Amino acid sequence: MFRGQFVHLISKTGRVSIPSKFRENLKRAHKTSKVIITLFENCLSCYPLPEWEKLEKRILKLPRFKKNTVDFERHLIGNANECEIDTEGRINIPQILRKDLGLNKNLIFVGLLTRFEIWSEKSWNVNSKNSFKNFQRSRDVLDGI
Amino acid sequence: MFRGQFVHLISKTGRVSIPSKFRENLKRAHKTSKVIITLFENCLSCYPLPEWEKLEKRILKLPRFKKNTVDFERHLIGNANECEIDTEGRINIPQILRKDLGLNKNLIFVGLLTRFEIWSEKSWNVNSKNSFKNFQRSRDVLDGI
DNA sequence: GCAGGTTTTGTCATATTTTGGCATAAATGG
DNA sequence: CCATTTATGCCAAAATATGACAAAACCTGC
Repeated sequence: MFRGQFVHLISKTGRVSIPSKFRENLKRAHKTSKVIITLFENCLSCYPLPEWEKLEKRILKLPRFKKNTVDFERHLIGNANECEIDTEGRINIPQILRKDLGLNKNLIFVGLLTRFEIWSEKSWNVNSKNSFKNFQRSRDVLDGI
Repeated sequence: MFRGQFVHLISKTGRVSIPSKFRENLKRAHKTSKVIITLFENCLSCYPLPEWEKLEKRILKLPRFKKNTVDFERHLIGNANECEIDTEGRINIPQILRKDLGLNKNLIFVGLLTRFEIWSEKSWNVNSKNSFKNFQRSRDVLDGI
């Protein structure tokens, strides 16, 4: 499982190293060194390739001509990039995605069990305040299950 | 069960030893030397790995694209770190958590049955006054069970 | 209060992880 | 087809985490 929060520096050329704990999990639990990164809300959402493929299968079951489906696909699939992790444990984040999110210095990696997210430090700080409020509200959701 | 209160010193590198009574309980009752520590209110909440994994299974059942779920995960999972207890009985507390909570000298370990908490001495002193007041007010919660 | 063991802390050496730099390869655009 | 940009591979420095050992502090039973 992906867990925890890590701050890594992105280079001028767009390379950034994946936290070693995430790499280990990719290898151990997912048997892959490939991740799909795509745009989601204000951050990059990253899936181990096999997990992503499961998601694609589920998406293919959606009604294919519905406006919502198409819009969803344009966003999620249309921004999806396959990245191979290099020998130093780094990936290259495509320029378009970097520009869209303003990724240029400190990036925050956030583990979310089956996937992880990459944020610019700035928008993470803004967003985490809000998500903390939602966390407070949904704490007791779990008591029900 | 984890019980009681212990003061331990954290090193410059972020290592601190787990109270031996807690270690013993981890081994005896949970058969593990791994704990998950995560951010919770103003302290670190620590779970024996098997207990934590039960919680994760419940979280995985939530609708995973829903805003509330994502926010909840960002906070709870996003701050969760797996720590292995070393041969001297110590763990390393990740820098990011140390910084968030200002952990740098005396840490207070507080046993809470199935989990335990780690506080900076300072915020413990502030907080325990408040929670004592709350305790006074809610003593009769127990009368119902 | 003292001797014995256990627990906690400090220090140093080693391994791992992250970052930076540079040279080469590939892609892009005119 | 060439020039310019962008991506990749490789090596090494810096930062960080881990392991091993030993000193200090502490319980505990006598």
